[in-house]
Amino acid sequence: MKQLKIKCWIEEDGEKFYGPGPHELLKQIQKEGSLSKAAEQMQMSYKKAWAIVQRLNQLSKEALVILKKGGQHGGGAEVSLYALEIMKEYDELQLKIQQLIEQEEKLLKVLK
Amino acid sequence: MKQLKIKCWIEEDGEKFYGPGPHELLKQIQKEGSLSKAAEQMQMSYKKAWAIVQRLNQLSKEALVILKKGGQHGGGAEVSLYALEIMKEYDELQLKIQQLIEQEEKLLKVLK
DNA sequence: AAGCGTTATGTATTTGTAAACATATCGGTA
DNA sequence: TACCGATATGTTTACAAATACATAACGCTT
Repeated sequence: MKQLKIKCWIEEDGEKFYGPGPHELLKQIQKEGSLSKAAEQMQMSYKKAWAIVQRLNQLSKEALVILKKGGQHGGGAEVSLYALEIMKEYDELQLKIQQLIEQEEKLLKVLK
Repeated sequence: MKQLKIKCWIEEDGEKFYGPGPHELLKQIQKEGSLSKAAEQMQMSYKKAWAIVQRLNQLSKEALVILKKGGQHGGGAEVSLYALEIMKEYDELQLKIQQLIEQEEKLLKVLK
């Protein structure tokens, strides 16, 4: 199956900041309420997921993920209201991109 | 500097076929008339460049790069007329994408 | 036939990334 | 205070991808 794909992301000084990976991770955190479970869902090591969250929080104006350790259930993770706004913006941009590439099928003719 | 980036590429069964890398390689081949020189320009190993050309030629309906070995100047490489068409299509798509993301600056506000 | 510059191709080495493993830390509950 | 489940973090291991190196093949020119 041949297809035209597009992805978009935000960069800060050439370093990737927010893209498909972090976006999906935030969605999983929102769903699971736990960073380790979110990582597991994405078949990603906890360490990598944790590093992504650190970068997201450090580079954005407000924290995107609130991490809590200890307590009744050992701790947990949740996305901030600010993160929800960004996720919405990103979803909307992706929709626009999707609409753009659906009109663009000429390039696919190159393949057998 | 913070910026929103988008890239697009063609996939065949999940395997990347034509994207920014191959596109730039074709441009360099057109300019240099040599695969080794094109690879050198891109600071890419000859072997990798050669592999990209193989995949491009094998998966497309017509050859995109014509390779010649031996002869007066030892051989050379040139892009086919068919390749020129594809390069033009790709450039036009990239232009459309560029126009799309220029209207979309809200997401960048997330960064410090 | 010898030389040249390029393509063609195999092997070895390096590099960078991701995962795996091992612990430490925290703060509720019982 | 002992336990639990999650976050926090360092070290080691495994794997994949890119590069580096070496050499063959080719065909035109002289």
